[in-house]
Amino acid sequence: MFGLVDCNSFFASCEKVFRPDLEGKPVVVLSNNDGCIVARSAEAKALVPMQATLFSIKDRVQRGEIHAFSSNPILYRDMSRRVIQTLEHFSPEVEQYSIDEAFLGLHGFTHENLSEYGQQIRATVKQWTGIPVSVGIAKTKTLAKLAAHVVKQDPQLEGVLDFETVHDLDAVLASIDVGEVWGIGRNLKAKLNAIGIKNVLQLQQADEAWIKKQFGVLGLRTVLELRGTPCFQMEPVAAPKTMRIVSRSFGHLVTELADIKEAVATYTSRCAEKLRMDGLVAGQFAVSMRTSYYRQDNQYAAARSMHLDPPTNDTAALIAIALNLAEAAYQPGYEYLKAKVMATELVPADEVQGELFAAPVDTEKRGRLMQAMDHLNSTLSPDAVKFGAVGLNPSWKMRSDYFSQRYTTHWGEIPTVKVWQDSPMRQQRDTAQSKL
DNA sequence: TCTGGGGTCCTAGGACCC
DNA sequence: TCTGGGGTCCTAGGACCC
Repeated sequence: MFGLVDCNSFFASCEKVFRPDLEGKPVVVLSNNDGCIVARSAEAKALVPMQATLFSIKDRVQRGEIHAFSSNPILYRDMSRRVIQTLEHFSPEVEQYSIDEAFLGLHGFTHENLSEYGQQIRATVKQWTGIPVSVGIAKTKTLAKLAAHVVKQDPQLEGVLDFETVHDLDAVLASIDVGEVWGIGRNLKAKLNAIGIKNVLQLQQADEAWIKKQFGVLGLRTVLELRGTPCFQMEPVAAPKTMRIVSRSFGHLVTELADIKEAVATYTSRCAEKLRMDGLVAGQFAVSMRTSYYRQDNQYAAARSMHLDPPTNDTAALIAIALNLAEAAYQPGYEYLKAKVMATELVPADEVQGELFAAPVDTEKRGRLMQAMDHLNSTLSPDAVKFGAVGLNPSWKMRSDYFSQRYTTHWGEIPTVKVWQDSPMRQQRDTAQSKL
């Protein structure tokens, strides 16, 4: 048996944890650059569609009817880590599937009442982290995901559904749109609809050979999973990354090469940092930039890449390469919206072969420099030490006008609890102190 | 007016091997 | 006149996920 634990409205819930005054109020979290909505609290779901632009709700934000927050990824990652750590108390097999979802291996738990267990999980995560979750339980990962989807639609289920306890599962599956199935995206849904497959039950009962031919092995696996035959196992150990990307839209359109180079150097620094955290080095590095897709005229996009021999994760080396690539890709006369750097052909840093005729660069010394930088930046503040190429006061910086506090991820912004003179909490504290 | 960021997997087709 | 079988590796593109 598999469990799927899915955090409800995850980013919005993270913001709410630290703002109890927003309980019951509509909260949305914006994409990078405050562009559009990427997360909505339950209250906000009734008011605004996903991916609505900030612009389209700005009036209501200003009037205080909707509470908007800029994206705070460091906080969300920290909260995610806390949720996963909590889940590890409930199963020896926990696979973090995304920032807000995890599979739990429930093999050997079959004798227990899994619905009750799910309730226990839900209550504990809520108490320890403040994050509300939904739990789906079933014989396969695909079904567990579907169960969690059903849970979110029906408040009467109180956050947990074990498909094994459903009397008429066919009826439930027949009521779910085929596009909700894990692995069926927009295109496959259209293709399935065109041949009359509209709900999950129809897909589950489709002919195997025909599905294999039409939709390949992934399609076949999905159908088998819907029938209760596991094709996807637990993968508790994360596979090593195969690529690392850093890309951002600019706060406003950029025309100057100098600005683009600052942005590219900044993204490259971040990318190199990620590589070092992963213990990986890149054998290939690419830089790209483009104008807005939404403009009709004056469109431009370009990418340049370079082989790295030997592979590296050294920020200075990568910045030097990235700046050359940026210069090569840049064409004057365009208004650029976005730049991107991409590291690929990643291999473990300790498996790199030395170069026989390499220039006498002291790689060990450089490694220590990077270590020292990473240490300062992780303990002091994310940009305590940086390379000059990233610029001092970037004009292209993305918009982040609704940023909340960094709460659990910055010493200066740790939440505080006020204790009033005659409150029970104050009395408790005084008692505790006198005992001490 | 404004419209995000970061990933993985599979397939098809060409080049090449014995 | 007819001219095999069985592979691997690489790349581009398309699909999916959150």
